Amino acid sequence: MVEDRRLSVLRAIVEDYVATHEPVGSRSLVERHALGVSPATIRNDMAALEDEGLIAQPHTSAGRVPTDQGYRVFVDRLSQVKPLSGAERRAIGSFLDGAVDLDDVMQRSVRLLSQITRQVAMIQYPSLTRSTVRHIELVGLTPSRLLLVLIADTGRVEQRVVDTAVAIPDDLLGRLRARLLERVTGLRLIDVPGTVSDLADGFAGNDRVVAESVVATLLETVVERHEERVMLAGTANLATFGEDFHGAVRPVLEALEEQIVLLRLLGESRSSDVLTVRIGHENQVEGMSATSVVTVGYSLGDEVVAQLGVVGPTRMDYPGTMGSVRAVARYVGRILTEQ
Amino acid sequence: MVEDRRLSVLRAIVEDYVATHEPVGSRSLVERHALGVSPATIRNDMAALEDEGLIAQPHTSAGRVPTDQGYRVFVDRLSQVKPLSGAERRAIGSFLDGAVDLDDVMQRSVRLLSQITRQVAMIQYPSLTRSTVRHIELVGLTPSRLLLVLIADTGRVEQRVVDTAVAIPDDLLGRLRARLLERVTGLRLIDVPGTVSDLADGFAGNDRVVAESVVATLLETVVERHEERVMLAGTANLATFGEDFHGAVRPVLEALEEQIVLLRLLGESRSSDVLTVRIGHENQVEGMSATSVVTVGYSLGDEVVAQLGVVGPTRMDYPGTMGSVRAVARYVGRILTEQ
DNA sequence: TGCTGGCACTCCGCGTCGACGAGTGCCAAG
DNA sequence: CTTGGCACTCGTCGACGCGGAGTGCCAGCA
Repeated sequence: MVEDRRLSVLRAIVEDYVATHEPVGSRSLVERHALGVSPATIRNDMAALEDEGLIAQPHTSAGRVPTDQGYRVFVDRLSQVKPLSGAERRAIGSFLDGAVDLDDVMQRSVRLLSQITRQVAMIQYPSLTRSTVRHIELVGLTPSRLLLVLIADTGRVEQRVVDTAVAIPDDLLGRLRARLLERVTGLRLIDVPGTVSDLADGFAGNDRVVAESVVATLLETVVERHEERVMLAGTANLATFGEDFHGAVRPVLEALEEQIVLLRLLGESRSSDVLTVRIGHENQVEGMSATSVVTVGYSLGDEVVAQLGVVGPTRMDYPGTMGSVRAVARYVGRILTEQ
Repeated sequence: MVEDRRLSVLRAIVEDYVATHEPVGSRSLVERHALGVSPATIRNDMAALEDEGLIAQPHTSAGRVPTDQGYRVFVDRLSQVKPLSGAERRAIGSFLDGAVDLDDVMQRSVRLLSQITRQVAMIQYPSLTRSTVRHIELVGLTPSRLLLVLIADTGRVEQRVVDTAVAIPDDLLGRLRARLLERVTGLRLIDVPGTVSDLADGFAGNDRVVAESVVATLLETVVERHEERVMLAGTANLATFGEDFHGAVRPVLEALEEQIVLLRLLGESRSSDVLTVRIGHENQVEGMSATSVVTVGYSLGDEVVAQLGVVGPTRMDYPGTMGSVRAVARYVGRILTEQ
């Protein structure tokens, strides 16, 4: 009973603080929320919440501010994901329709997400390892160099230059392509290494040298490049909530320029389509201790192929952000699946 | 003679202001530079420079600050492009070597440029229209959809999904590809439209429908996508010199998220490899009146294929920046040409 | 004609001071 | 367990004053 009210107080503090960006005091709390008790009572509750580490005072005789832990409790127990309005839904649909290729889908989605959340949005390209090979193409460039193009069923296209040490016979490319296609078409990329590693065995002499180079590059493409690509949008929004983290926009911008960091932000909960919220220090990235990250997987068919999400200040509208992220993920999944 | 000294004073003001970020007064000027005259004389010169609109005072009884026009004169008449140090040269070389494909070259270059200039760097992908067709590939996706892949000699790869209204006969793709290749291989992209527009005439019935779709998409790819892609790096540096434009980082970040704006910043002086400096209001982009842009074309062989450059505060080290931009452009050209 | 030193003036930046207000913690009473 | 009252703490804000940097102007000098 008393316990319940305390949590209501915490919820009220989070909501007010998110709305006003100012430490919230006991008086204004009872004014804005129908708590049915006096400020003095609230003060007692606040003292208890502070003992539990859920809220804190910036300085004596200031109002209270939620801590990372406070937000955690809020997200886990006190809030519900806020569904989008009809208008927002329609906006998503019309914005995402008409994308011409995968790049376009990714770009539109991430822009859209940054616009509706007014935060920094990020989207990971569909994982290569989880998709299947649709086609492989070999194109001669110079006598001893060729281009390997790999097309996945997600629409993703990867290309790599192969530098063979020897001259490439005219008819070899066709034969090699045919052999490759025969073996890997329709195969999941994750299974490609085991299948093609001995492919060069079928060739001899110079042919074999070339085949080995091609196979090696193919393996590199599949393995190394892995889940590499992430697209960002809305970094301008950082400037807006820049005041929140005492003007320390720089480390955040720096972190966001590192693909590896982005992948860490997105990636930990890979392969699950559960909405994940990482608050403040919970994401172990230097310089981002004042930011929260909301991510969710999106699916092609019924398999999760990658993640998307947003980065914002810990002081963000969690229910709304979670709703937007989830909604966009569903739309992206639908569009990819249809395509 | 007197005129000469005035310009020296302007140069000194620009140099000091760039170094200190503070309005510079007559006294400190004579202390830091061997001008051979007294502060009072400098004051007269400063008054004259102010009348000419080359410098200004933030408020009465403050030092002077260069105006956009002042920087203009400095760049045009008072400064020399500063060559890089040996160490910097070597850094460029080792940083850019080992790039595996065009994306990689672009990314490494733009990162490098942002690091050595400590500003925001941008690089435009080699223009499609200026390059030639190396290969075209058609890959069936579903019965009525196919993927068109276009590979240019710059290493650039463009792909587009083609949705034909009708089922695609099995053997058609091969025939179509052969016909396309026969006509356009080695052709400059700018000449492709005139050459393939009647290609569908050679087909009949459903084949013709498919061929028309493919040709239409090819033309779109060549024409519409034009010079579309620009890559950015170093936006984190915006935060550092954010204080310069009174904390108005946001409009700059916003502008930089728009490809169209980037192309305008890079593009005006297209096709020339002359180093271009646009100062403050000279670049007609909203929100970027406190920034300067330094750009130069880079070449594949002996033809300029695209531009690269940096965006920074008007108060930047022009000679150094110009040197870095030019040096990176040369290296990029060399690498692309070798490849 | 141009350079120089001197001088009065302006104005920003900074530190101090005091009033004000918001908010707290504690206590005694209901 | 709740409540009103009360003393206390601090941060914010405007006023004030001072010092310093810089200017413009003027008269004298080469």
